[in-house]
Amino acid sequence: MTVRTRIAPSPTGDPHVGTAYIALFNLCFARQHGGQFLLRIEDTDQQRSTPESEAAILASLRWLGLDWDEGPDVGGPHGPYRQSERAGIYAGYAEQLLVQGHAFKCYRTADELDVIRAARKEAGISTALKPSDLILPADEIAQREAAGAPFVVRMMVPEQAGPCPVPDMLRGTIELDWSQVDAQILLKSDGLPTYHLANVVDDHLMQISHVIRGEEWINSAPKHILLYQYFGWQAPVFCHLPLLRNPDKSKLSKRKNPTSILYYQRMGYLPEALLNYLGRMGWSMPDEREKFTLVDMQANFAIERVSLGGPIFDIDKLNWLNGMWIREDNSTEQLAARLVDWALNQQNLLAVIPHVHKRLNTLSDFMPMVGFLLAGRLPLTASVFDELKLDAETRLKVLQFASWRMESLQAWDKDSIFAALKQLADGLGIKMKDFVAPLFIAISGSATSFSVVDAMALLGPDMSRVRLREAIELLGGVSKKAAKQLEKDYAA
RNA sequence: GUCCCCAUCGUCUAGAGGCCUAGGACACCGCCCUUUCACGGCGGUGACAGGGGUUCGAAUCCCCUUGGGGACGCCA
Repeated sequence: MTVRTRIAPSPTGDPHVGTAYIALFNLCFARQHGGQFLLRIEDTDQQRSTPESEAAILASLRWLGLDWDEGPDVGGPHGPYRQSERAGIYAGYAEQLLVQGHAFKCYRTADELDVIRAARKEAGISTALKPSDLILPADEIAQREAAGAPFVVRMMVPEQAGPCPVPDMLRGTIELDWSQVDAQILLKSDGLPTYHLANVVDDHLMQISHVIRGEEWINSAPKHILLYQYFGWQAPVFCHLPLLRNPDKSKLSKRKNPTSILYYQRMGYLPEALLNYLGRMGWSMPDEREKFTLVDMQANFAIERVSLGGPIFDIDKLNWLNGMWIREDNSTEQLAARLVDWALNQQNLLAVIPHVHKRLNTLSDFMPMVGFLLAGRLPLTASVFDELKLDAETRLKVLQFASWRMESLQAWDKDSIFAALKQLADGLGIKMKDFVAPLFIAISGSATSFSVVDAMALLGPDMSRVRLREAIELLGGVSKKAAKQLEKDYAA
């Protein structure tokens, strides 16, 4: 048996706890059956994937203790878990489907697609685009081809409604209907494969026998099964795990919650505790014990013990569990070592000292000056903000805008953050100095600190966002109605 | 809108027709320990979404309703 976890890098390189969650269950399942656990990085979207972001994710999984096996090298230049620069492989498989009539080139423009979808929606039927909706008359195709128009390769799918059974290890057989399945794009106009093609081809080449993934994939399972049929390959056994949720029950997202493993690392959670907690999400030990190691979990793992309700990621319980691990599994010496390693290691000090070096008169100035970088939640009071030049309304606006902008920032480094904030300040017609003043307090807890941009870069995206959000809450928050108006202004 | 998945305390869960007067954990509350706080110990509040079936018997099986979530991209 062989399983894998596919990993989608985030633009900022922040590894998602949901990825670790899925990886954990894959690993336990594989180990329990004496099988292999492999990784595969998604890098078919060049916006999101860089060597740095990929390295960050692998480092996080290693930090958690989720070690993977080296699978068969399926032809990539970067080793068995990479698929970079391998567009040619997928293009070859797409060509094969094209030749066999299982796929077709589609020259439709985005506007045309919108029109067809709108019409289907109007008719009250599924918006799934079918080959018959998309295939142009032969002369039109020839014309567009001659004009060098961009095209994509789409898979053929049944036009008629009819059941498509999807066997699932946990849910029995799920009955989807072909009427819901669209002529999925396999190869984008840039020649790179979509997830669907890459996924099926990779899994086949890596000899994956069981696919354990999030339930968000259930609806596209028919496409994957159909691709296996087209290629004449044996489809793997599927298992769809419930999704981790925000406290409001929606799918766990960085807009509402810190989702980065790096954040939990920075907050001072121990890897064994975080992993333990993830193992309690939708799963329980046969003897119901709360605290267990990865080895314990592997030894007692049974996929049938996964419960299907989407679990809410609850910080309170994680805090308790982490405390248990700190108290029960660390001697004074061990804890001392961990603390030094976590906070006062050479790398951290070298990153921080340049910002405070010239401000220090005594060494004892150091800790108070940089303490906010190590703190989790800041002991802020609303009155600190009253010293500011900006009025209360504008302060909130600045914080909210900055918060939104930081959510969508593609790269998390000093220059990118500065440029984004400068743009906002200019847009609002506020002097940069006044604009960043509330941010100073939100991020560092004080109006006098070293550069807030540097501080944010050091804190990382999730921690920075949490601080901004907490400051907004502290200042009374933004009502739904006010948010709407602000959102309008923000867009402008 | 179309389709799919799911449903036990506020939260994570145990529960495979009688062992359920529904068990444990977090959180919360109270008491004890303690120079404070925390830890620890003891106790308490608190749930089978609703309605129909099936059965001698339903948290458990079936159906409907409701609720929640997900998918419907040249994202993954």
